[in-house]
Amino acid sequence: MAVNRRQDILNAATQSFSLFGYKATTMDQVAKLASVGKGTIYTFFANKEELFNEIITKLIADMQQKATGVIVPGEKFQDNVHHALVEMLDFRRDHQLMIKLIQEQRDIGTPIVNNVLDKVEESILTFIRDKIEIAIQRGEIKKCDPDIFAYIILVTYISLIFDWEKSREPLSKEEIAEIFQTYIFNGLSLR
Amino acid sequence: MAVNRRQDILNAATQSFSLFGYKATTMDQVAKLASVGKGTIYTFFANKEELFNEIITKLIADMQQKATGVIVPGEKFQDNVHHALVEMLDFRRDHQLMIKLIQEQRDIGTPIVNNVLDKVEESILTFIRDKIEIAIQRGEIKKCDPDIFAYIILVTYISLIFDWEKSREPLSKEEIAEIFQTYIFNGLSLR
DNA sequence: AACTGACCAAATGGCCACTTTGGTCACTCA
DNA sequence: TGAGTGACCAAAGTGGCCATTTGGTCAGTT
Repeated sequence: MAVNRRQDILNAATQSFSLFGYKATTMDQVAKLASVGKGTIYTFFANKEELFNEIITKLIADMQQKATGVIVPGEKFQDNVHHALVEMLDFRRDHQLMIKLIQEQRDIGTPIVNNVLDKVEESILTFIRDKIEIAIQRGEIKKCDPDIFAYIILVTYISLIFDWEKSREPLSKEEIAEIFQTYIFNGLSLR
Repeated sequence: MAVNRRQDILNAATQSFSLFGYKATTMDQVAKLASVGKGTIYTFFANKEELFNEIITKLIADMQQKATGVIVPGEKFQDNVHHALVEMLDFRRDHQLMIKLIQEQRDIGTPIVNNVLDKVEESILTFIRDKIEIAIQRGEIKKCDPDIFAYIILVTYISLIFDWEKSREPLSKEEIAEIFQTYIFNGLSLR
């Protein structure tokens, strides 16, 4: 033991954040879980927020990787974006830490958690924007403002996946893909 | 005086709700403003919530009327929907009572206020859905699910008008109309 | 030199007396 | 005599106080 204390701390913190959220995780708790004196944490991380940020950076990287993993180079832009978005939103919905943070944002509104979730959204937007830019360059879709288009795509996906079902029958992934094809992509495809 | 006590009460309550919100308006307050004994309110309205509901029903009717007012029978479906939506969202943004209620939902989350704002959203959705159904019947746009399409339109408008500018340059009404034309309606128009 | 945990100021949470509020109803008086 | 009233009530909400907890430090140990 005692070789990778830094990683031990990260693991312990991830576990605790996932289980209790940001606010309800105490540095004592993390220290105990990592079998480390509390002071040791502060030799690796300036404060609780930085420890948290490092974990989130890793989480975003994981998410991006998963999304990249379902991109098939030859396939249609629409299908690739759909798969990547479903992958990222599934991640957001199923990942234990993510779930806790979204709960915490809703119930308490911890500012640091808000920031972090904004960062996650921003990273999804960037991902889609890149795909849009590539698709435009390749002539797969009409020229358009990638920022706005990425924003519209994300907002629509989120509302269809998370908000629609608050008062209606949930939609399957296939239905969502079809809806998207019909309502949005049609207008941008070259024919 | 003393001929239209019911209306006096409604006026007083509207004034107070607009000024202080639902929670911070007391029945004593309303009674005093209406120059009426508190008990009298309860001969016309079962309770505070019903008094509130009656006011909101009126407000929704006003909003619908404004929206209907900008509909020009001969004009294109897209333009009519755009004008009606901008009208309703402007109403939502500028109407004193509406402003207070949205604030209250955000800051306190009074359940009754949440319900009422859901009702407002529902009424906007119904309005758009009707226009879509008519447009389909007339062959102005492709066949599609009016519920889903209305939902997508509303969500996109709201996010472009209210959320987009939280971290970016706000968009003008003309820009929004154009964005909508480009990204969404294009796919549904017959050609 | 790496690590620890007792220690500290500041923030938080629990408790409880006190106030406010929606709603009632015995009474007034036109 | 019935429409109108406002003192009254239970219940919910508020505020202030004090004990506890928490992020962060640092003198001391290994």
